Amino acid sequence: MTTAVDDALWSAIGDPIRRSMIDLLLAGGPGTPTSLSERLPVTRQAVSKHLAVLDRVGLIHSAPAGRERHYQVDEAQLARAVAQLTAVGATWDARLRRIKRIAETIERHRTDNQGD
Amino acid sequence: MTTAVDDALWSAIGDPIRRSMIDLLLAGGPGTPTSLSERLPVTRQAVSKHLAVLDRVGLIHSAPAGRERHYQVDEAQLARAVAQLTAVGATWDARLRRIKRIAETIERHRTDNQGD
DNA sequence: CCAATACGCAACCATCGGTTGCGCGAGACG
DNA sequence: CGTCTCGCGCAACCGATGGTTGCGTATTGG
Repeated sequence: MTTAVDDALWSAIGDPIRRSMIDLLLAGGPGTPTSLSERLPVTRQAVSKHLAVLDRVGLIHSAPAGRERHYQVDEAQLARAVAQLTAVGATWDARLRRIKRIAETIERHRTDNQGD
Repeated sequence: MTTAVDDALWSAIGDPIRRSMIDLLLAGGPGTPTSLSERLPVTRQAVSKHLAVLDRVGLIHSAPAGRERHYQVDEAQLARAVAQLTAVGATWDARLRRIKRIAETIERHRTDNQGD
């Protein structure tokens, strides 16, 4: 049900720092390692590593701009990731719903045969 | 926007093995470390560690049954996790939508003033 | 009662996320 | 034009995590 690609996307967005980075890039447009690190509780180098991870799975891409390097979100890929999230969520949700329905059915049977 | 609790839940379900374990527990009801490890590509001990992680964040709970130990999903907590997933997904989705709308607006302006 | 089984604990190894330190290339400015 | 500064990448190092194997122990079943 889950492919290797899915796993890479998941582990990429599984990290809270990386989620924050995506938030920042979505809210403020393209950013540099330094500009992002100023708004995050980690050093520029750590941010750089995270950017590399996100780049590797295609969630962002970068372009050199003088002595800076600008990163921005790949909207199509992020949309795909969001789809994966909601898909897994929907699966679990459906299973939970089914379990709850079965539990209620059993409860109904139990109260029918009342007492032991 | 994201709390520490959220982070724990996220990192718990960020691991592909742990997601599979939740899938298995949802599909097949309560399970033991051994029974789960038979359907997963890791050893019983690895499964045991993952179960401990899931237990720590409250996504599952366990009960001893003779020489076995039965684990099962905490439905309420999993429902909460699903809510977090969809919430983040919805946030990103909304941002993407806004970006797309802005992009289209700019495009419209550009074609109005035709040719720079 | 003894053998098999299911488990937890400990030791060990690779990978990952984090830091600091360094060197280099590109802009800024006297 | 020279130099000084800034932004970045690379490397070394450290703690935590996910994986393995090996061992001790308790429960169960013949």
